[in-house]
Amino acid sequence: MTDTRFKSWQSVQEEVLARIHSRKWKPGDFIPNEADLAQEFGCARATVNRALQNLADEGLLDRRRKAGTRVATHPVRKATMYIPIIRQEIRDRGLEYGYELIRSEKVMPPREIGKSMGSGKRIDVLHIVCLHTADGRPYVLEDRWLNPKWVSREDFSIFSDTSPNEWLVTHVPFTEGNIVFSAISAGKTEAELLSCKEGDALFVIDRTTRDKQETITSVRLTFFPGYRIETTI
Amino acid sequence: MTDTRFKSWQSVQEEVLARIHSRKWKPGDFIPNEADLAQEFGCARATVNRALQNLADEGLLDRRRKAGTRVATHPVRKATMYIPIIRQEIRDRGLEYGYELIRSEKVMPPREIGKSMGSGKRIDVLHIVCLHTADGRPYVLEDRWLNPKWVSREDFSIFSDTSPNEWLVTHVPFTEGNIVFSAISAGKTEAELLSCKEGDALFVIDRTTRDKQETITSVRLTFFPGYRIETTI
DNA sequence: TCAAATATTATGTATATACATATGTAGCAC
DNA sequence: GTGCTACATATGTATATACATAATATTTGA
Repeated sequence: MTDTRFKSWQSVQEEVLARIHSRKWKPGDFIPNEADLAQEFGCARATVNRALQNLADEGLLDRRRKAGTRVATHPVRKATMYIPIIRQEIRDRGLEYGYELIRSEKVMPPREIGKSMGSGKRIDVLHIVCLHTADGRPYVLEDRWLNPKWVSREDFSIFSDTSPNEWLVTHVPFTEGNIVFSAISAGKTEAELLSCKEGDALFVIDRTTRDKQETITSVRLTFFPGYRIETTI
Repeated sequence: MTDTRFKSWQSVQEEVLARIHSRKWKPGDFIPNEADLAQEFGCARATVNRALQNLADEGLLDRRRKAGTRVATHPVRKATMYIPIIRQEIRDRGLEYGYELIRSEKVMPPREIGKSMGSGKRIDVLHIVCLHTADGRPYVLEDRWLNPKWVSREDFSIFSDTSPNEWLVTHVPFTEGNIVFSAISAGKTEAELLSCKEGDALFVIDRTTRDKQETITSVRLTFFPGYRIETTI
């Protein structure tokens, strides 16, 4: 088999994938080691390494030093979701993007949000509620809390015509954060702002951005009924 | 700065991240090219390349040949979600996993599902409805359609005590697929099976697994009210 | 002036080599 | 058999070198 030549790590990856799909290598099976594969494919071990490491990253292979490489038994564990940049997502659908500021205030936040923003004690926090529309119809409701340490009062005023998200990405450093997907039932407020019925099921993304434990911003995006987020694996 | 030595691609990556966080390199900025960074860090270009490529994979850098590397303006575009392996997820929460087969039949599927399974014409398809429970309480409702080309009648019978998912991952090859997250309002059936109220908002994962255009299996997972799926970025 | 051809350049990748690191296995002592 | 140690081995990574590729920049030619 040494005659079959694989010149790139991509082609090696394809061949490995093909063998998994054809069940020549079944879930749970050990596959040959890198050195052997390199010889079989007629390429350097580094090339095989790149291919296998990439497949392992994607969750299709399990690799351990000394033990070897095996086909993952639960291959569909990871899914990379592309969190929408709202303006762009709406434009991509061929609709006209609109932005509407609904509320902008500096108030005492809910306990859990305040806790991670002040240095222990609760302080007033910038609060923005705005609506993104597609062809004039409500698309997503953005409810955001901003740590005043990161956003000054004068900056705050610009949100009358700029989405806080767009401003943030270019003005605030980022470190870690987390994202939560869930479903909620539309309350009175959501129903009114999103022009839907009370009790409608709404898809929600909660995102928190932190810089060393301290929350920079916390946002809830509540989408119109029927919204779905998709990915291909 | 050549004296500061970075021995591993991870340490290079950390340093690059630090510079992004500290806003030394701001979103949209070009960063020095690999060769220069390699010299500054006192390592090989390949090492820098590995670090930068990894950051680009994660969406923090934008790279283009000849043009160079710049800090991404919209860093939080990707989120890798770990699709739960139900049995495991329940166990991880310290609860006891339970499985209950609710329905198992061979019937004409809904139009869109049937279309991608038969070779053009609509055929009978295996249909399974089952419930996964945590400490006896409904956790997720699994509604699955299986292409009979991949699952024979005798295999079918095993689902009385084995989740189709567990069986599938070790017996069926996989190629591509897609995953959709959405929210639905509990209908009469869901309310009954998940022991919740009609109209409750439920988080839903729809997953389709294909082998070259042809659908192998299509599943809808409907979770108990309040379920959330989280990831850290 | 503008478009086509060409040069330049940053990233992308392949290679051989060397060594690091984790970890399974075997051998040993008790 | 149990537990410790030493060893073997597969993956992980760093390096220098070389060339590929894509895309910008520059020069050339009409």
